Amino acid sequence: MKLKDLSELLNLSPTTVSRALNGYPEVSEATRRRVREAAETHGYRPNVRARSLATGRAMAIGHVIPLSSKHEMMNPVFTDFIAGAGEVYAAQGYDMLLTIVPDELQEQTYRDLRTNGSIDGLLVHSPKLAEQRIHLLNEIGIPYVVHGRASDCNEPYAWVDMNNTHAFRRATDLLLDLGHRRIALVNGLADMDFAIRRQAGFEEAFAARGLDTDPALIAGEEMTEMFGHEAARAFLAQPDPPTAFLVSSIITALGVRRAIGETGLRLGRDVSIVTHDDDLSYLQNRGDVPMFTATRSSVRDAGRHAARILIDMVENPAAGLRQALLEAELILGQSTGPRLQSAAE
Amino acid sequence: MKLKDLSELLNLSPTTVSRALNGYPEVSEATRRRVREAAETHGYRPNVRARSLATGRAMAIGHVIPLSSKHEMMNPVFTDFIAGAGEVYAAQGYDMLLTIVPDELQEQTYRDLRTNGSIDGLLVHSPKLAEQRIHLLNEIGIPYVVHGRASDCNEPYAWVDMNNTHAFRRATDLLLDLGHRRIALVNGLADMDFAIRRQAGFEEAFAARGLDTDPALIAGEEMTEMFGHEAARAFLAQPDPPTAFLVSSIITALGVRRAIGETGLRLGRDVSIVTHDDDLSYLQNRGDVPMFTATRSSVRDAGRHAARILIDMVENPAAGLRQALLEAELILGQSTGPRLQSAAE
DNA sequence: ATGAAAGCGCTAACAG
DNA sequence: CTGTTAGCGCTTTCAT
Repeated sequence: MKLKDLSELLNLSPTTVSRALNGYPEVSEATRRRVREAAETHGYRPNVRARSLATGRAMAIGHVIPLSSKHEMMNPVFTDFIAGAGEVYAAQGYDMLLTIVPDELQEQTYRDLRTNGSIDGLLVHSPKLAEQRIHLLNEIGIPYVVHGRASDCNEPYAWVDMNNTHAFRRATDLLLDLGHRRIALVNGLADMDFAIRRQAGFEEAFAARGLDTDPALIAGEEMTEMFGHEAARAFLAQPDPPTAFLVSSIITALGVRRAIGETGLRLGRDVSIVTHDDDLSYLQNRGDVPMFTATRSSVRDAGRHAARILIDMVENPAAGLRQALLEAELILGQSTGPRLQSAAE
Repeated sequence: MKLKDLSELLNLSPTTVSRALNGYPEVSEATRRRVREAAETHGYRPNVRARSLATGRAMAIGHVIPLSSKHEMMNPVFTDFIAGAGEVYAAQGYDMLLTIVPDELQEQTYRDLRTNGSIDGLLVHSPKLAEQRIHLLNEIGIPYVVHGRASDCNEPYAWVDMNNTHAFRRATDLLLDLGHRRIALVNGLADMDFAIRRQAGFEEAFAARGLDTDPALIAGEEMTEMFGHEAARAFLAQPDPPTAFLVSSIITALGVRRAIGETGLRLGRDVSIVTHDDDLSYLQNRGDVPMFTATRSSVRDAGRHAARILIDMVENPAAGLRQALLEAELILGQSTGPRLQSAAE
């Protein structure tokens, strides 16, 4: 069932049917209803490809996942973020195009997606500290939102991120308040932006009390269980082992817990863990002027927000960056709860 | 840069350029080379939408994720599977369309994707035991592959799955061999196909030794950390607590470990855990006759295989189901290693 | 071996 | 308010 069929069925021109279905005002309400009903009963679905060829809009948003290393993707945050975004896309009639790209093909991929005509906008995941992609995307001139940030970048860009620094500042404060002094930081890869911010928060907390962090208690790697295990084992084998762990990912935390178990130490008594993962606030930004904050929203919410911002940018290209940046208050203490109890002991 | 521009640049007709670029034999090698070079230097990319409108093929595969519950998506397996599939799609020139659908919109979504013209094939995730989707898809007549299985279904369908039953049979045997008798099973949701198969394997192992499983030591829920924590706490509080846990997911295992820690028990000494997740063999099936086995392949491999099978089905509709089913030998002992060490202790 | 022309299904001027 | 006429960028007969 295509537009033409439907129009013949109704003794109308394809144009009128199209207009009726797409809510153009110049159609009489009577015909509109007639058309709508016919479309409904015959299960007419417009062909997206044809439509986007005609309109020049793809009605699709691309999500690009860089595949530098195998385990990156296991990041549970990524998948919830996508779920939230997907929800919004579905509601707004957009498709979600997922592209997995090895690092070396990044540039080509972005360019292609654009000239291809397969997407209207882009969501960029896993930014590194030194992020070349932002410059590239600005040059290409395609609307995009970054999930995370690229601190080194001085060009303006839209992002949605959690307050990593603040979160880890608070988490570290928590452990310091509990009397811990030997705190190990089990972090993500050192060139990832979020990892750098988290470490900054960690160090900030120490510095604020005139204390020093011990570089021998800081590790950063791809956040696998294995890494958590090895890092924790190594830390615990040191002459002056940590009494607490601050861990960047739930997956890594699993390894840390295993290591603690193997040592015969009792979790929550001999040693504490604070796991950070998705239970932190997300912030939104489109530039410099306050737009809104989303405290206590989940990663999924962040995905929703990012999608909405992006669609807005796509549909109102004139507006450009709406210029908004605001750091949310982070309430770590109101975190998922159970995850923190072992530390609160 | 579009086809017409390129053709004018070369003093050729769009037709010839198209043929040259798409490898049609009737083009002279000389012009083909000339065209290829020009396309290369001018960075010409064919417009996918226009092409698929002309050819009737979408050059896209849809992945549909049912969103019955919030945490489902956190399944790390899903994301690695998608990464593998995405790799193959990219190599074969296919786009990957991700759709997140609430349960109640499933049917409509599948139908739409088809009549829409936005996809050529479908990958179905998270099958339940009683899976209505398979019947629907067979009726619609769109090529698809199921990630997982639907045991209740007696219609033929293509799937890629791990040998859940066998895996848990082996894992349980391992714990029984170590002398454990009070083994708790912390499983996924009871209506998920994989969870049912895993429990079957678990019970099989007990039955083979003339032992009974204790229903009071079996729990099945959405695989969150919280659930693992609560289930394990409850089990450990029983008069005759388990000495070992068999856990269906790495996330859930995190909660189980936390519970064990809180109890003051020492992991690997007082109590053991076997975590099952992605380190199991995957099988492929397209019907009834052996095709191949992939022992020890990762989830990512499974994604790759599924994608290849699907593309094959899409591109050779005549072939239909290639009729292949074979249970792979599962070698749990060769598993990722570290994850099993705490149990082997 | 190359080109002209028609058309994929839809939307968007431009009439009326 | 409705219809006519052109495309959108590509592929594909059918000629030559």
